[in-house]
Parts: sequence; C-alpha cells; structure tokens
Amino acid sequence: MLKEERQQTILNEVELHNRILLTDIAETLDVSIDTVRRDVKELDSEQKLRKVHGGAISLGFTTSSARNTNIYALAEKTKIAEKALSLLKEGSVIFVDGGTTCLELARLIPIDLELTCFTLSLPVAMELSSKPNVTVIFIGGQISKDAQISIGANAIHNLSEIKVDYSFIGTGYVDSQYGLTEFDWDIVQLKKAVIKAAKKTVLLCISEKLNSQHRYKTCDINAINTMITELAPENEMLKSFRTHDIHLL
Amino acid sequence: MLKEERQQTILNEVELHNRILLTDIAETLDVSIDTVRRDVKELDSEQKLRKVHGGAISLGFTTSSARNTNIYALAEKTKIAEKALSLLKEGSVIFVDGGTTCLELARLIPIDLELTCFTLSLPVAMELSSKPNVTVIFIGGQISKDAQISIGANAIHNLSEIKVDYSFIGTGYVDSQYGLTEFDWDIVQLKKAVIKAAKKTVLLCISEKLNSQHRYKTCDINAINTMITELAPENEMLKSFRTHDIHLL
DNA sequence: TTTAAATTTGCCGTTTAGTGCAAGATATTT
DNA sequence: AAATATCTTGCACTAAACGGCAAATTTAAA
Repeated sequence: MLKEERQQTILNEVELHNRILLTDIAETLDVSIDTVRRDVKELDSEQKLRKVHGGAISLGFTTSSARNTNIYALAEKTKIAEKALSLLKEGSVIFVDGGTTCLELARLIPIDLELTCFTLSLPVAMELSSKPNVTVIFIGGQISKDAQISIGANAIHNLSEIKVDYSFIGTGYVDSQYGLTEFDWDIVQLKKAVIKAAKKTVLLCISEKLNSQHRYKTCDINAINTMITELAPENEMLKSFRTHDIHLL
Repeated sequence: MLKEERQQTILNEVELHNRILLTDIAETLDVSIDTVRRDVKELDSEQKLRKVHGGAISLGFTTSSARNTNIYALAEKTKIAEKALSLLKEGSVIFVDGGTTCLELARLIPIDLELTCFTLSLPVAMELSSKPNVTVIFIGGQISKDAQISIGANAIHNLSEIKVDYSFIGTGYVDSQYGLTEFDWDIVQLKKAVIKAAKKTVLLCISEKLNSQHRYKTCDINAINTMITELAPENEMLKSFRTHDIHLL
C-alpha cells in the first residue's frame, strides 16, 4: 500500500467521523501504529487534520469550538427567535427572559415594531435599548454575576406588580413528564413569578434540551401555552409534547 | 474517547445549560470525576468556560464587553476615577451613577475589593457584574435609550428606599455659583433622589465642565461633599470652589 | 541488470501524557 | 459544630509518543 493512499484513507476517516484513534486506523490499514503515527504527524504539519494524544480530529471539529465561544447553536436559536417574532403585534406588552435564545429574540425585533418590553437581563436590556420604538423597563434587583440578570426578593416583588401579554422564557431543562426544571432554586422562584405575571407563556427551547431534567422544578409542562423549538411542529421528537395542551410552533 | 472530544462535549453542555455539575458530566461521559475536573480546569485556563466549585458555568456575556476606546477625554476620566477609588473601603456601600467617568470608576474597582454597589446604569451594571467581590444591585425602571439608565417614577421610588455611604455622581454642568445643572428635567429628579439616598455625595467632573450651567438645577454646590477633577486640588481653576465647604480631591 | 543511496517501515527501550485512586485539606450545607 | 461534598496532591498504572536502529522497499545511477 502506498503511503499517499494510506494518508488519503486516514483523511477520509477523519472527515467522516470527525475523529479517529491511531490504533483503529493501524488495525484497519494493517500497518504498524508507528506508521500511522508518522502519517498523522505529517498530515498535521500539512494542516490537514489535528493530531491529538491517541488520535486525530478533523479541523472542522475544532473550529466549531471556536465559533462556540460566541453563541452555541446560534442558527437554531435564530430560527426559534424568528418564530417567536410572529406572535408579536404592534403595541404588545411582553416580558423577555435572559439567555442567549431570548437575547436573539431581542436582537431580531424589527426596528419599526412598537413594543413595551420588561426584562431582568442586562444584555437583553442593552440590546432592546437600541430599538427606538421599544419601551424598555428593567426589573431591578440584585444582579447575578453568572447570568447577568436581576434575582432575589426585590425582583420577584417587582414582577408581582406587572401583567404582560406574553412572557418569552428559556429554561435550563425541559421534559414532557417532569416539566421545566432548573439548576438553581433562585432561578426557579424567579421564573415562577415571570409565569404568573404573564397572560400567556412562551417557551423558547432548542431541541437539544428536550427530555432533560434537573433538580428544581419551575412548572408543569401544561403551564406553557406555546413551545417553540427549531424543529417543525410535526417533528417526531415533539411527539411526547403533543398530548398536552400546548401549542407547538 | 479522546480528551479533545470530551472537552468539546463539556463545552457543549456548558453552553447548552449555562451551568453544569462535574459529577453529572462524569456520569454522562463515563469517566472519573478527576478527569472531568482536570478538563474543566484546562478549559477554564483557556478561557472557554468558568470553573466554579462543583461545576462550571458558561462565560456567556461575562467576557467584558468590547471596551469603547473612543471615550472623550479618557485619560482625565481615568485619573478622576483613580482618585475616587481612594475613598472606598472594604465593605463600603456605594451608588455609582451613569456616564463615562463613573463607568471608568466601575472598571477600575480592584478585583479583591468587597463592595455593595447600587446603580441605574446598564453599562455600569455590566461592568460591575464582572467583579467577583462586588454585590451589584440594579435600580429598575424604564430605560432611557440615550443614557442607558433607569429613569422615571419607579426608579426614583426605589432610590428612596436605600441609603449608601457614598454616591459617585456625574453632572451635565457645574458652576460654583449656580451649582449642578442638567439639560433634562427627568435626570434632575433622578439625581436629587440619588443625593438624598447618600450619606455623602462625591461629584466626578472633568475640569472642562467647570463654570458651565444649564436649565434645570439638581442641587447647590454645597450639597456636594467631595469634588474630584483631574486637576490637583490646589489648582487655580478650582479657586472659586474653595470658598465652599467642599473637599477637593 | 546491478549497485548504491535514499526512503519507508517495523521494532524496541525510554520518556511522557492521561487516567483513576486515595488521603488529607477546603468549602459548603445542615 | 457536624456532616457532606468538593478540591488538591501525590502516586501508580497504562497507553501513547519519541528516537534510534535495522530490515525492507523504492529510487536513481552506473
């Protein structure tokens, strides 16, 4: 077997599976592991793949991690935000939660749409304050450093004094059986207040989060009026949610 | 499983849920918790996430927002902010106003200084939320689009319920005769509330603003306890302020 | 074709990286 | 203050990487 041919096979495997083990390749090509190692080393120096301890990974795989430093799964979140926009009418009064998906929603609000938006999230408030036709009201409180949102009793109390048409919320975890759950107790209290302050609650949630759960429960799945994922409403993954009284979008 | 692959998965989980437990990850990846810990430690040092006790959290927006490099008279404002810092003691409770000078103050707060900071300003809140030892409390209200601060009755009311050691405020205009004045009526109302909420009020003001005035009056110059400019306290330009009972810094 | 040089490959001993385990130190919760 | 969880550190074990060497293969030249 020619060296060139072998290296091509290695590249193929890497592109196909995003990663390979040197030992696997050595076996399938029936050459010594040293040979494979040398090949991979060479391909690495030619920038055709990246060699790591024990194997190699595709370049595309790593650069996606670099993109991740911006926003994870941005395309999906943008799609969700676009669907959410369709619910908004001129003059609506809404609440926008924190998190990257809701931030994306804030970002996509059309320049000419007149809205009143409540939020707890500093980044969302910053984003919305650039929209001339949006009245932004920030729910004050102690600022959580992780999420950059207001938390605590003050925030919850302030929420108790408002009523909005729609709340657009995210969640840490969601499951058709266990409902919405979170990592933090504080956040659960806050989300409960948000849901209570809304005539209708809209959950924005990328499909990757479906069927996951955690320690603290925000609400039953029935508490959600509309659930938006990046999937088509008739998608098979949403089957377990269709039995509930939820509008899928 | 390759180390790289594992770290990628960890990043995914962190981005997805904003927060993860080391034990959860160890279980889903079927590796020891030590390995996960080491991975997370490594990712932390690469600035891809933040390690916390027991888990990791997404950097999200915490990466301090791209610093606006074209702030007018930045050098002067930095100097003022540095002087203001000398007033702060461990455990102080302060208010930080909006404006670029106060933002600079927020930026320069040492990483190890423990403080409680109230603010009306979104950018100041964002900046402060990156300081681990600062408790940030945002005074909510309607957001003014120009200044990115809370304004209105709600904000004023919230201010009426607090008392801080120091208020660090800016002003549109200042004059030794006419005191502090502003262009906007709303802002004046707000600043009055801020001054009332403080045991001591510190004015941060570049010398260029000295001896200027406008339509609406915030307060007499006597209402200010300490005035900080970029000039030395004995500078001739500050002569007219020396007759008052103000501490010049 | 034969021979010599250069390259490639496999093998082996040594060195290094990655992983899991366990004991003691810190943090966090009750 | 006690109990629990998490972190740190050091250690042992394994897998992988490295470098040198020699056999095998290819290439180039006589």
